[in-house]
Amino acid sequence: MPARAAKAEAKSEAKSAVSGKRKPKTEAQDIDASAHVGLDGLALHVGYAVRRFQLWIFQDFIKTLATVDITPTQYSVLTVISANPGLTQMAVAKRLGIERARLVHLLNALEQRTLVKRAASKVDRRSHALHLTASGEASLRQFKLLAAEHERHVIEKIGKDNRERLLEILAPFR
Amino acid sequence: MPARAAKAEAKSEAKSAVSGKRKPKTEAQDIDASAHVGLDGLALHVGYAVRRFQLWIFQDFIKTLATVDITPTQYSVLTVISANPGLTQMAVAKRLGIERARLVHLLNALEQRTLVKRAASKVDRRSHALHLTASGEASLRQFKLLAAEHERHVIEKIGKDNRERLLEILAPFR
DNA sequence: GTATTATTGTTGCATGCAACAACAATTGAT
DNA sequence: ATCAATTGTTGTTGCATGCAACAATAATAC
Repeated sequence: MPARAAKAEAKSEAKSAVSGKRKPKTEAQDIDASAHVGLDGLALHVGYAVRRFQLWIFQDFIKTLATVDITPTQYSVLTVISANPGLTQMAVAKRLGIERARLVHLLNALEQRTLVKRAASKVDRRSHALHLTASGEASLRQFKLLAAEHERHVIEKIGKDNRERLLEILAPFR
Repeated sequence: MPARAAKAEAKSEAKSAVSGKRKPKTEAQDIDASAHVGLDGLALHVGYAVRRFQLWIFQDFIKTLATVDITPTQYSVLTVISANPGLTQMAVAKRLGIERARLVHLLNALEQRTLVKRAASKVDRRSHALHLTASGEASLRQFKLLAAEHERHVIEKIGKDNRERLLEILAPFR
């Protein structure tokens, strides 16, 4: 609970880059949140823009699918299993770039909700063949409707053609 | 290299979305990692592509700036402070979309490395006016060189004009 | 066939980040 | 003077990642 020391002292008079007017009432010399804060070189970094965009898009996805309690990662796992029944855990992990260990927990949760079933593989007794249950398939159909709604939010935000350009540009990373 | 048992059999022929041929040699029925695994609807979701891209770009950034031990988040904080000396913690947090609490740890680390200094604000004794130290400014100049190198990696990966289109499309999120 | 090596799924741990709530100090308004 | 709002701090929790180990099983070498 130390707040700060009060050794206030005439510092070197912050020569802030942002210009002129701050808050009208207080002639503050520190830059507060309502002031215009420049990004400098940051604005030229793809990584920064992508991070902000990804944050926004994940939040919207989670919000849009909140009623069914499905995260983007869970959705990707369900989709891939449904499209490729009998998939191995390793195969899912590699395809989606998820760690084996992490996938274990994800599948545990999905299996408890009886969306996914781990079946004994006929060809390799080490591995599990993954399938969606009947209710899993049914649920996924509903999830996809909501995911499509989320995708419409994306269109509203960046525009139809920008979205398509984005998909093209990022295709190598899928 | 997995390669697995060879008890070929025309089983129920998993009617996977991916068509016909699996591995040439083994007619396995589970789908292993070397098989072609379809993404189904996932390929049409911007969020998925963005997540994969963001993963790649952050890894490259971290690797490229490994010698100076600076993460993307730290870099963004340093850049913004340098461009707007005297910024408040709240202002930085809001501008970069970082939580106040999270920023505390970030600044602690940066202050211990004597890159950043928390000075007492003259106008509001609750807040800190943030500045880079002299060595902080010098270090940042070096970081920017490395960050530019990282950005060249991005260009190599997606192409010069794609990168520029990306920056345009994602501009609203900066 | 037996011994060795590799892979799969699992568990545990250590780290780091993000979201939340609680709190003290301070400020501005009434 | 009082009171609500703001700022920075702390602590907690949950989640994701990475790493290292392990048992069971499979592939390969001998």
